[in-house]
Amino acid sequence: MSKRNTNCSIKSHFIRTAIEEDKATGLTPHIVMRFPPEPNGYLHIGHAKSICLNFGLSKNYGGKCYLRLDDTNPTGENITYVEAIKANIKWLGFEWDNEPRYTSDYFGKLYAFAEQLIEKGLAFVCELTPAQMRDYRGSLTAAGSNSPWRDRSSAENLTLFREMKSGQHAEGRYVLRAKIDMASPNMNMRDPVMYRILHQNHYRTGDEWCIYPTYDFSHSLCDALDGVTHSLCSLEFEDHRPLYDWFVQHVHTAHNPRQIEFARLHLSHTVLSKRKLKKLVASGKVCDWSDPRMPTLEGMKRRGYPPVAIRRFCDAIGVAKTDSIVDLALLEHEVRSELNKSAPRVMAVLDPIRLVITNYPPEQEEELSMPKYPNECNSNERRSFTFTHDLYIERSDFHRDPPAKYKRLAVGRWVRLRGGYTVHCDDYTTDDDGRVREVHCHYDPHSLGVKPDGYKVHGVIHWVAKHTAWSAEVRLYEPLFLEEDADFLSEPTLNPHSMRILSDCQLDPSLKEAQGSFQFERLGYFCADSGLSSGGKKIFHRIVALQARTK
RNA sequence: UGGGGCGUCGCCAAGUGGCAAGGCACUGGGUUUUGAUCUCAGUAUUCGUAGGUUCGAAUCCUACCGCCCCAGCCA
Repeated sequence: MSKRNTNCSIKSHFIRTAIEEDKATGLTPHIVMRFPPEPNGYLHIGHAKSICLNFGLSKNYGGKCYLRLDDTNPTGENITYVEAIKANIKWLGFEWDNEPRYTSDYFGKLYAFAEQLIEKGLAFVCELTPAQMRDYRGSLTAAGSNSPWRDRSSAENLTLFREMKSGQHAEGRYVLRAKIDMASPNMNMRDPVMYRILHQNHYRTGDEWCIYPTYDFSHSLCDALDGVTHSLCSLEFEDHRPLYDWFVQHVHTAHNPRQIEFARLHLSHTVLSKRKLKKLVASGKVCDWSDPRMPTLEGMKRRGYPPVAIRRFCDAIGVAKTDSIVDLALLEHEVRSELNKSAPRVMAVLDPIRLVITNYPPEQEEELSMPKYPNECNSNERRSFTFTHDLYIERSDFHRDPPAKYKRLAVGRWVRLRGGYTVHCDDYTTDDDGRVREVHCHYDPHSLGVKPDGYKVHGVIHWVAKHTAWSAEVRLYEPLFLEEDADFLSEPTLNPHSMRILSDCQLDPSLKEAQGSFQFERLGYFCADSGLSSGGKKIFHRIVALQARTK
C-alpha cells in the first residue's frame, strides 16, 4: 500500500509534512499563516506561488491566513501598492482573515520589545559608521570584532535609544544592534541592526517615527504577535532562521512561530524580481507594470490569464528547496486548458486577403451557425454568422506553391470554409508588388454540413464575410526575453518580437461589444482590452496561441 | 578556504531500505468541419560521482564533484 496521496489536488510536500507533524504533536492545533508583501512594488507570479501556498495550506488545515503589509522601510512604500496588492490577491481568488495588518501598526510594540532587549543587556546603541561596521563584521572566513560601543550600560543605551526615537539625531548617527556573537560563522548573528534612524515620512505613520525596525527584528516578532504558527519564506532567509528564533526567544511573546523556507519561483524567458521588473518599466522596455507581457498579476490580468489557471499552475509546480526554472509552457498549458472550456468560439482574420466565390449570387446571403462552446457538454449555445460571396480569409491560408502537407488552400484544391461550404480555388489576382490580393473560388452548394463525395478536401480554414467584418487592432505576444534562464543573467536579451501589432484585422461582428476572452478559431485565445484603443480601434490581446502540432 | 542549503527523465517533481508516481514537453496511432480539443500508446535498467553496509540502497555510511545563498543601517 503506497503512502502516496492519490488525490491529485493535494500533493504531499515537505511543508505539509512539517505542518502535519506540528498538528500531530499538539504543538499547533490551529494553523495560522500570513502573506507578508512589502508595499513597494506590484505582485508577480512568484508572489502568486507564495499566496497560493499560504492561503491554500491554511485553508486546507482549517486555519487562518492574514495579509500583513511589511512596511518597515518608508523608502518607496506607498498606498498605491497596498491597494494594488489587495486587489491582486482578491483577483487571484483568495481572502485574508480579519482586516489587513501592517507591520507599522506594531511599531509601538516593537519599540517596547527593543527596550526590553536593552534592559536585558541584549541590545546596544552603536555609533560605528556603515563603513566601520563592515570592517568590524569580519569576513566569511574571519571572525568579526566587537564594536567599541558594545558594552555601554543599559541606562546609557536606553537614553540614547530614546534620543534616537525622539528625533534628536541625524540619520546614520546611531543604530540599535542586537548583542549576539561577532564570531558567529553565521554572518546574520554578528550583532545585526535592529533599528536605524530614517527621517522620512511613512505613508501610514506619517512623521510619528524617525526610527524604523529592520526586517529580521520586526518580521519574527510580528509573526509571534499575530500568533503565526508557520512562517513561510524563501530560501535566502534560511540562514536568518537562527536570528528569527533568537528574537522570539529573548522577547516575551505568547507564541513561537516556525519559519520554513522554500525555493522561490523562476519562470523561463522572464524575470521575476521586483528590481528587474522595475528596471523594465523605468527604461520604457514595457509600457508599465500592467503591460500584458509582464509577469505581474496586473499584466497577466490584462493579458487575459484566468486566475484559476494561475492557481492550477502554482499547484502543478509543487514546492521544494531546489533552485529551479519552470518552463513557461506549463503556465501556458494551464491557461489553454481553462480557456478551452470557458472561452466562446468565434472567427476572426488577422491578416486578411479577399476570397470571392464566383458562383454564389452577389445579392444572396445566408445565416450559418456553429456551437459556441464545442468542448463544453453542458452548453448547446450556438453562434451565427453570415455567408456571402465576398469573404476575408487569412493570408497564410492560401499558397501559390503549397508545401508538402499543407492542409489549406491552393489553386486546384478544395478546402472547407469552417461552418460553411467547401470551395475550390480556381485562380487568384495579385497587387502591383506581387502580393496576393484576391483568391477566386467556386463553391459546392451541396456541401453544407455534409462530407462531400468524390473529391478530397484539403483542410478547414476560417473566414469572415467582408460586409459584416469590422477592423480592429490585435496584439500578439511572445516571451520578454530570449534566454530561458533570463532571471539568472545580468543582461538578458530582450525579445524583439515580444509584441507584434496587427492594425487591420477583420473580426466577426459579435466581437464589437466584446468583453472577456474568446477563442479565435485556429488562432488562439484573445481578450478585449477594456480601456485601450488605438486610433479609434478596439484592441485585442492574444492571451496564448493554440497548441500547434505539425504531424 | 567559514556557515547555510541543493543535486531523481529536456523542464518541474513524488519517493524517507523492498525493486523509479505524476504533470509539462516530446514521439507515434485513433477520432475530429479548429494542424485545437479528446483519446490510446511510447519515453530514466537508473536517481551528481566513487566506494562501503545489506538478501536487497535514490533512500543508510564514507569520500569526492557541481550549483545556490550569506560580509545592506534592503526585504
